[in-house]
Amino acid sequence: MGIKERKGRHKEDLKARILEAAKKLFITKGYEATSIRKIAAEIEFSPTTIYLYYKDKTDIAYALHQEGFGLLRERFSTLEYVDDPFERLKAMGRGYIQFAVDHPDFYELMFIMKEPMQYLQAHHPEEEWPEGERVFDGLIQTVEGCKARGYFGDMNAEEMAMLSWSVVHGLCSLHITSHFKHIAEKCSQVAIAKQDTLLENVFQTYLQLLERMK
Amino acid sequence: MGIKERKGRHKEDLKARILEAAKKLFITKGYEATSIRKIAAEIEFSPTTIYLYYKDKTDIAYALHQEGFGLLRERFSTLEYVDDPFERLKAMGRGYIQFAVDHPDFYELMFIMKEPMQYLQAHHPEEEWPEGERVFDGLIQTVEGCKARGYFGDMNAEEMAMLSWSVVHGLCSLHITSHFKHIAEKCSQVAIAKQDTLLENVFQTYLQLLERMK
DNA sequence: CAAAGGTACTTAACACTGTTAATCAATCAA
DNA sequence: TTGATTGATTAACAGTGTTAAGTACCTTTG
Repeated sequence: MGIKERKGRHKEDLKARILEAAKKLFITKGYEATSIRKIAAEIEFSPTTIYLYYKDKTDIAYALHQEGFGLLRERFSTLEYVDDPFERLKAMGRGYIQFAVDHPDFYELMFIMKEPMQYLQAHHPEEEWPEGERVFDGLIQTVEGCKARGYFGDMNAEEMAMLSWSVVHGLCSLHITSHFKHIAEKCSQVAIAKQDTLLENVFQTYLQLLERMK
Repeated sequence: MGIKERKGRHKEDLKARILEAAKKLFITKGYEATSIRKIAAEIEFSPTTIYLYYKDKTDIAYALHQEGFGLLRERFSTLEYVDDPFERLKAMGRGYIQFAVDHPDFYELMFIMKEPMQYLQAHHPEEEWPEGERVFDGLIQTVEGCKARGYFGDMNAEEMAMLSWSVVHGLCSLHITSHFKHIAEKCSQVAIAKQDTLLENVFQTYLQLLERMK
């Protein structure tokens, strides 16, 4: 049955090419400008062909969302070799923030937009967002490592992990939606540094709180 | 010149009616389903009439965004009578979270979506987001009140305010986009409480960090 | 070999969207 | 009574996601 395999591979091929075209448009022009028709034009197929490989647009959004998590895990992968859990926690936070700054479009798709999660809920209700869980599990383990070394007292590790995620996500989210920009300009006196280092500064403020929990 | 006044009032009247119709659709059906044509149908006018009163759709989005800030300030207004600044800070956080839970659509328009800020940047570059500044100024003052009473040591008040905002916004944002829901189900063992109190619990974890800074 | 069936893809169409140009009717000032 | 201004409308453009129907082509079967 070699033919079936070839066909299957060909099918996968086109599916991959669709995603590649979608990613290209998405990165260069943003999500808004990434329409089904433009993706189809990019690979020189009819728009309706897309629907033979992806259920709807949210399906493509979720696929791109997964691509983004691939990039994020890549950044985090090397951090597994950092022995000191608190150092690792700090590095994870900085890596997360840097990822959001480097790939704002991906970040939006992964953590701000509703589409991908809507797809997940609508078409795979049994699966529990494997991409997110995988990264978050790493965070929990790191927090538990910190606790084992005497940090954070008797605090709940999962809640501590959620708090840390909320801090960096809040920072990245307000940065990307340009909410920070509009209030930073006003109140930036001598104390607050430039826009560039604002995220890092506020994150350090958080780290100072954590360090006093040792 | 009584006629001109009447005309002006009439103009304001229709502008207000458009916004009211937009708000009604927005609250009941969400932002996606709130189209120019549906707003027009609601007030029984032609779709193009909208453009005589609002520049484009982001203009309407910003007007709704302002409405939302009116609601938020309403919640915060009574807190000005709380003398103890740390108690006020805690109450502001809880009020902010409760606002996001009660009015998720408004919250999205105010702090998650890009449209309103885009409108601000495009059509009023000189103004620096007065709604946001007004609320944020209140937060800074509260943090400075805390510092005056010996909290937060020598930490920068503005950065501390930004951190606090990031924490609650991160929580609310991840809650509304249903990111939290998908990871909470998995990891919720005995320790982590129900979905309902998750935001409050993580916020309390943050407060515990703050309290140790006294 | 020819008929039948399935696969991969396309064309045409539906029901929308935001937005603009041109137009019409009514009211105002000269 | 003209003429200009104002307020609202119709028609249209250029796009969107999505579905139903149709067309080639290739494989399998009689």
